[in-house]
Amino acid sequence: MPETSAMPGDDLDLGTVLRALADAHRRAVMIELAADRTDGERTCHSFNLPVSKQTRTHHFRTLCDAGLLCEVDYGNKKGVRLRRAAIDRRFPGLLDLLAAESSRSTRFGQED
Amino acid sequence: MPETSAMPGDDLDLGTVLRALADAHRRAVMIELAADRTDGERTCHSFNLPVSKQTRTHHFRTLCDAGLLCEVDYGNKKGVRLRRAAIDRRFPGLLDLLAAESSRSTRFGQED
DNA sequence: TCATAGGTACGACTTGAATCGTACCTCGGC
DNA sequence: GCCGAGGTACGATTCAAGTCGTACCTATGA
Repeated sequence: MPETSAMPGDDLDLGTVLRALADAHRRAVMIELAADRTDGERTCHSFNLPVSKQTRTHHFRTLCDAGLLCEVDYGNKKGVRLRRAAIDRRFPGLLDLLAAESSRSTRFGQED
Repeated sequence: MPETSAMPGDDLDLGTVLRALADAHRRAVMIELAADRTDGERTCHSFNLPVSKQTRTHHFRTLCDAGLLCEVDYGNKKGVRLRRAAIDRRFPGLLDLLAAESSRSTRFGQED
């Protein structure tokens, strides 16, 4: 259509993103990344998810497919990084919601 | 804990809300309600969902259980209303995201 | 060169959730 | 009083999604 110059985040689909965030493990990853303003690169292993390696791979795959993370393959390691700018542009406030959950769970000691 | 005076929206849980919004039919209802600033009361039937009556009941039940809607039982009809104030207080920006999707889908002719 | 650890694909199993038919309830309109 | 329509509970079926074991790949460190 008339809008031909794609902007970062245009690839993000609300339904896909919400389905990705509906899972507690993936949401925990996004909450942690949203709360960390340094936006550094991290490995899947560094998130300490209480699931098997294969399940962890599945969840990071889902987050990447939803366009929430970008990834770099190092062979025996994968660097993942939050696509903060793209997400903020497409869904303003979404990462703030997630980040707020981080301080909220440290206050109440839980995240569903 | 120390915070004993509950505020509107305190009952809203992010995980439950995101799971409710992960479904396309429920999301369509919420997008329509978020975009309508009059916040009037509506019946389940008025949303014209392309599913059976029983499935429709299921979806509205899920939205209500997630705390996104409040409802009034009229016997042969149910009035539902968006809990805008509670949602805005607990998840600032969430309803704006949904409302933006309404104008976006009229521009691009689709919502996944 | 070998061991280790991060990561992945595939397939199978389990669980969660969406679907709707059947049967019923309730209220408003006629 | 009857009819029609909105709505619901229950149970069964189907489909989506989460889980992980097996077997493998790859890079790094010793």
